[in-house]
Amino acid sequence: MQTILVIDDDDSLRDTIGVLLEREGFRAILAADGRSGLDHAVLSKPSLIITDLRLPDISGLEVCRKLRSSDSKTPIIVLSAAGEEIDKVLLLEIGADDYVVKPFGTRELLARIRAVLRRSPSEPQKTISFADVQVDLERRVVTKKGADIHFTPAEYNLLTFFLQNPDRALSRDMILNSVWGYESFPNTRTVDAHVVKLRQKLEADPNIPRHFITLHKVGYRFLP
Amino acid sequence: MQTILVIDDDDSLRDTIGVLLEREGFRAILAADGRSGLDHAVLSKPSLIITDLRLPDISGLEVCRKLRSSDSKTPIIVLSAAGEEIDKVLLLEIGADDYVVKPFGTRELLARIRAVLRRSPSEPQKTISFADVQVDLERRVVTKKGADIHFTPAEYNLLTFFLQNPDRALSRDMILNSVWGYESFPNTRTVDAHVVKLRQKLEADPNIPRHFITLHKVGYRFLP
DNA sequence: TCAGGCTGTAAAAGAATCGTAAAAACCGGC
DNA sequence: GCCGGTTTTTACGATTCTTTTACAGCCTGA
Repeated sequence: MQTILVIDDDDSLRDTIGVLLEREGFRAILAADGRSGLDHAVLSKPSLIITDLRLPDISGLEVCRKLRSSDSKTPIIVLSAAGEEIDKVLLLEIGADDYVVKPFGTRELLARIRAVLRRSPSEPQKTISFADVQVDLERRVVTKKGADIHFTPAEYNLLTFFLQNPDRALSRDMILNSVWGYESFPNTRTVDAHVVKLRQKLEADPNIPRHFITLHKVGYRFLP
Repeated sequence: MQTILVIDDDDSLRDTIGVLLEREGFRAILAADGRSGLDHAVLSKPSLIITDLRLPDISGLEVCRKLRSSDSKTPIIVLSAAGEEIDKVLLLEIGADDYVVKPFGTRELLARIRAVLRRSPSEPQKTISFADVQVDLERRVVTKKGADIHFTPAEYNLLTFFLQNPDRALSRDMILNSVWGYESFPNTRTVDAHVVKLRQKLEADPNIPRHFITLHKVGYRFLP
């Protein structure tokens, strides 16, 4: 099922679009302002974002720009009020894929949505991300705030294992078996040593880990 | 994959079109002025050239003229600012295939691109290139800075495999299966030996490879 | 609170992989 | 069978990665 994020401060319009989308088989996530919209965009990885141009905090254009700085693919449809000047070049520059002028009919909006989604076929997941970190599985590259960070194979494998098992209590033995395999038998401290590396490379403050959490006497848990 | 060359001195517009094109599955090559645009046109053999009319060094018209004097086929789309006088006859004479007036929307530009490419049926890709290297798939010839370089069959096959899978983590097994086939079983060091050859022949400094990157304990990655 | 085990961490020791040239094996044509 | 060119294997130093170790600090339960 495809997820669509709707950012609009007009409560009734937002809810209406939400209902419409769910009726059409999409999962709708609704946000009333740019900031929470961006948060949802990062967390929920929608297949499409629909945003109003005029938002209470930061403008729709700014939302697009911020999005594009971290993720260049998710298609965006911009909504604009009838009288509003639309700078098409600006829209192009920030990477909007289409725009719809209010008021619009549900059929029109749906048609635009389908057209945009058709153009950017949802590929099998090739990247995983959390916070400001992105892991490109195909290129085997990890970026934080857009900057490449080098990971050794063991670190990389451990990282992807955590990413694929978020929010679960993972014992050291479980981790060793899954990441190192059944054939090798390093002692469990090896896991700790590598978790340290992950924290150093990815945590804002490695002394106060917020993503790679220690479970005393158990193991670790990864929180996105 | 089709390559499109974009020549425009407006950095943000150029980059934006680049991102747009890549999102749509094209390979984008960007140039900020006419001279480097012409260079890229010759080196990279794009399927389409999009050029601004007003460029810092030589005008877009001049770019078209020069292009047409050596190569009569590559379609050209000309961009022009809103106020600019456009001599349509001149454009036609010079051999531009279409023109788009700024500001324009992504849909419009893409539609024009697709229309032009449809009209000039893109032959199956006959050359691939990166940096100062060109590979003529039809003649099975590799040139660097215009000079022929001899490649043995195995080297050539490995090279084209890399070229067709740019920017991906490729394990030695994957490479062996794709390039050598499932029937032969050379040991994986064979791949390394051949990568060395590619580096010696193609890298500016084989000691500091910039295109054929080692992924320790994994394999290699080719960066154009 | 305190002891004893648990974890964080840097640094040393150990292991594996890679780059590379050179040797060996292979192969088709003469 | 010999020859030139090509491919594959081998060997070894250089490099990089992994694991262990050691010690300090932390947590927990008695």
